[in-house]
Amino acid sequence: MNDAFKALSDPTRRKILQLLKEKDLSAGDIADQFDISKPSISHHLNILKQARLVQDERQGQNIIYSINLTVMQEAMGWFLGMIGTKGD
Amino acid sequence: MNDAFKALSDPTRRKILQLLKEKDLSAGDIADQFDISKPSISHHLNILKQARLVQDERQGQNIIYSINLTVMQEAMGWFLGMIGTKGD
DNA sequence: TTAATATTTAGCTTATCATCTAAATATAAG
DNA sequence: CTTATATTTAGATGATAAGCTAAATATTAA
Repeated sequence: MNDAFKALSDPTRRKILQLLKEKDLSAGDIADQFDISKPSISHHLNILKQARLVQDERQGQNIIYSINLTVMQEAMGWFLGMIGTKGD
Repeated sequence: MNDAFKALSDPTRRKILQLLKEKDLSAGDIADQFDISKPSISHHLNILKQARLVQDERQGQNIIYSINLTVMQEAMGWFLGMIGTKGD
């Protein structure tokens, strides 16, 4: 949970998640969307993976990343608990 | 929005928000809940304040902090947009 | 005005993090 | 088996951030 919040604190990683929300993408296709080196994007993807916000699967030469909404829902649960009637 | 996500990435700050969800507290009362120096807590409070996740108001010698749920709801909106049907 | 209490500001240190280049690994194709 | 493509790993660097102590500010009370 803490890993998820930390992962979400970076704008590049949030944008990656938004891209993956639309459709699964290879690491290279993701990197193409940013003015950041591929190794740096790979690093971001690894952080997202450790937080279990994304999953990856090799398909031939490519590694395809997809979003994992389960952890996202857990994080949203935190917000829901927070927004519940004040003082509960 | 980015400030909010960054502020939420620290577990101490998330715990502060949970305390303030229960009731408004002075800076000192908040600091008493942690094994962290008062100046450090003050620093965390300032980050929460800049992200507009909390508000403060002086009451005599004390400064009372309260939670601002508006920004929290905005952050939750981000999650909702994320969790909507994949590919929309 | 002086002393006590509450909180913040300043300055420093250490750790974490985002980024880069270069090199390594893995798969596919000639 | 050699080359090309895709991605990651390694190692380094500069920036950001969390923590501390000491000092400053603000309010209250004597």
